[in-house]
Amino acid sequence: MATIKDVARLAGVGVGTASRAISGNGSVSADALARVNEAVAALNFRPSTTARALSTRSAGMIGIYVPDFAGDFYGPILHCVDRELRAANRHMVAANGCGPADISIDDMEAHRQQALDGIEFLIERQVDGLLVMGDALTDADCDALWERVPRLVLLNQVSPSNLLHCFSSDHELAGRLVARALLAKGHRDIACISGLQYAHDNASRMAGFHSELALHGVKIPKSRQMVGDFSFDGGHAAATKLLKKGLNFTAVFCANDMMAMALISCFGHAGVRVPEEVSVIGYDDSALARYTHPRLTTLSIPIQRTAISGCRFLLNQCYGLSLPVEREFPPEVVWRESLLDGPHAG
Amino acid sequence: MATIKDVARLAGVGVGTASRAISGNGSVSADALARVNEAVAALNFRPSTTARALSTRSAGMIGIYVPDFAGDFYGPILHCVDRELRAANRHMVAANGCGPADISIDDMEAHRQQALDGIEFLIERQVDGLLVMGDALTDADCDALWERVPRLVLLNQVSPSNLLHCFSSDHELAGRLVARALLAKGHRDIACISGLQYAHDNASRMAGFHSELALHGVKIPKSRQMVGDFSFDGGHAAATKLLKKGLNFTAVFCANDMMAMALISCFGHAGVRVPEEVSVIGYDDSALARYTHPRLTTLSIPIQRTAISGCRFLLNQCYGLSLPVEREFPPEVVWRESLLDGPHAG
DNA sequence: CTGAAAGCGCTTACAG
DNA sequence: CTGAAAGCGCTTACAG
Repeated sequence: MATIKDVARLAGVGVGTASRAISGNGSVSADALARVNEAVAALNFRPSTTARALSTRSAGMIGIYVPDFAGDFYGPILHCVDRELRAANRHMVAANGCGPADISIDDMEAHRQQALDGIEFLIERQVDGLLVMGDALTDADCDALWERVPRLVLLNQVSPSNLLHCFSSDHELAGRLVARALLAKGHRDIACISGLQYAHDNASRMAGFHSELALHGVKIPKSRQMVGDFSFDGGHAAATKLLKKGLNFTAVFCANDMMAMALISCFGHAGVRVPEEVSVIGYDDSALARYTHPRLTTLSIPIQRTAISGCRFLLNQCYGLSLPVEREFPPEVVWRESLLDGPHAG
Repeated sequence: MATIKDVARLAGVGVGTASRAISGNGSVSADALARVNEAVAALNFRPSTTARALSTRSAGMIGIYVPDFAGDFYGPILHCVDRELRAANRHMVAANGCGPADISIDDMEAHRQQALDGIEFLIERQVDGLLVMGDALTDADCDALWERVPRLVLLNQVSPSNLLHCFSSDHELAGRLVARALLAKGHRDIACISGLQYAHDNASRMAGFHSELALHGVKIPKSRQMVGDFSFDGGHAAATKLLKKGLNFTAVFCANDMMAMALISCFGHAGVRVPEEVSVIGYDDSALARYTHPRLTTLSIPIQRTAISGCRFLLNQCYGLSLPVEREFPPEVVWRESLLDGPHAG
C-alpha cells in the first residue's frame, strides 16, 4: 500500500503539501495539485482512514443501535441511515440486542441491559455519534448516556430532558387515531394486543388508544387486553388466548402489523372470519400490510422520514454540516380492508 | 480522555509496560500489573481503538455487504453476524445496495453496480475482512475482488475459483427437493414464480427445480413461468399475471416466502382457494411462513448457520483464531398446510 | 520484566 | 503557497 510519503516523493513535494492537495484543506498551487493528483493516480493511493481518524480525532463513523435486526421494522430504517451516511461520506457501525436467546417478553430488565450493552459496545468503538432506536431505556438511562455522549440522538422515543435530540412520531396521538377509526366505524366492543410492555412507543400508543376510547365512553375489560411482543409468535399466542375467552368483541387493535397478521392467521384457523366477524386494525403500515388477506387497515407512522431527519441532525452536530431536518412526523390511518363497519355504525 | 501516558505516569511505569499490562501482550510483573490496573480504573481509561488500529494495522472491524436491509431475509443474518463479531470483540460495518430508488427488476447491470459500489465503500473503509451476501456479482467480479482483498467470504453464492471462501446451501439440490415434494404429492401441472433473475441462488434453485421435474417428464410451459424479484410487490404482480392466463395448474412454486404470501393474497382476492384449488410451496422458511393462512409448506435452508460459519471462517483468517466452522448446510422441505395432494396423488 | 524510542500514516500549526 | 516538524495514542522490537 502506498502512503502519503510515497505520493509526496513521486510528486516532488513535501508531505504537507501532498496532504493539503489530497484532503482539500489548505491551499496548494495549481501546479503542485496537478503533480500530486498524478502521483495519487499512478500509485493508486487511498488515504488511510484510520491514520486520518487518529490525527483528526474523528472516526468518520456513526453507531446505530437497534433492538433487533430481524423483523420488518428496523430494516428499512437501516437502509435509510446507510444511504444518508454514505451520501455524507461517513459509515455506519450497527449493533443490535444480543444475549441469551430467549429472554422472557416481560423481562424489561434484560432487554434494557441488552440495549445498554449494545450502546456501550458502540461507544467503546469510538463512534463520532450515536443513533439509538428507543427501546427499554429509561429516562434516567438516556440522561446518563447524554451526559457521556452528547452526540446521541434518540429515535422513536422521546425523553424529556433533551427534546432537541429526540426524533419520533407522536405515538400517543397515533393511538388516538386508531381509537377514532374504530369508533367511527361503529365498534365499541373492542379487544387489543399490545407490543413489548416496556417499549416507550408501545406504551404511548396504548395510552392514547385507551384514553381516546374512554373519552367516548368505551372501556376495554382487562380480559380483552392481551400483551404481545411485536413478534408473530407473540401475536399468535395472544390471539389464541383472546379467542379462548370467547368472541365478545367486534374489532381488535394489534400494536403492530406482524401481530395483526398472526392474529388473522390464528383466527382463520379457528374458523372466525376477518373482517366479516371481527375487524382488525394494525400499526406501522409495514410492507406486509398490503399482502395479508384481507389487506390490513393500519396506522402509518413515517418512520423512515423520522430516521432520516434524526440522522441528518446528528450529522450536522458531528461534522458541522447543515443538512435539512424535519421535526414533524404525523401519523395517519391507511384504510384497506380489514376494518369493516361495526354494529354501531351509521 | 485519559491516554496511556496518563495511566503510565499514575502507575509509575513506562508506557511500554502500561501497554503490555493493558493489552495482555507481553509479560509484566504482578506488581506492575496491579498498579496499572489501579490507574486504569482510577482514570477510567479506555484504549483508543483507532490508535490501536493504526499501530497494529488492524481495524478490528469486518465489513458486511447485503443487497438490502429491508425484507425478511437479511435481518436474521445481520443478527447472527453481529453476535459472532462481538463475541470475538470485533465489530461490523454494514452497507447495503444504495442508489436510484427504482431500479427495474431486470436491470442486472444496475444491481451489480450497486453491489460493487457498496463493497468498494467497505474496502475503502479499511475493514479487516469482508462478508458479502451474493447477489448480482459475476464470477469475474468475485475473482477481481479476491485478487484485491483475499479476506473476503462469499455468502449464499458459490464462485468456482475459490470454493474455500464460499459458504452456501446447495440451492440446486434445494430446487430438486421442491420438485420432488410437488411430484410426490401428485402434481404435474405446475406454475412457478422465480426470484431476481441474476441472483445466483435463484438461478440455482430454478435450475434444480426444472431439471428434476424434467427427469420425471414434466415440463412447465413458458406461460406458467413468471419472474418475480423476491418482493411482495413482485410476487403479487407475477401472481396476477399468472391468474390472467387461466387456472390450468394445480400447484405453484414461489422462489421465496414473501412472494408465496403475496400470491396467496392475490389468489384469495381473486376467489381462488389455497390450498384447495391450488397448492403453493415457498422457499426460505422465513418467519412469516408459519403465519400465512394457510401456513406455508416451504423449503428451508439453514441460512443463519451458513452465515455464522462464513463469519467464523473469516474471523479465523483475519485474526488467527480457530473458531469451529461447518461446511454443510443441507436444505429440507418443511411441511405445513399450503401443499395438498394433487390429482395424480397416491 | 522494563523503559526509551521508533513507528503506524495521516494532519496541522509554524515559520518562511 | 510550501516544507520540516510535531503530534494523534497506541504497539513493539531493542537493549538492558
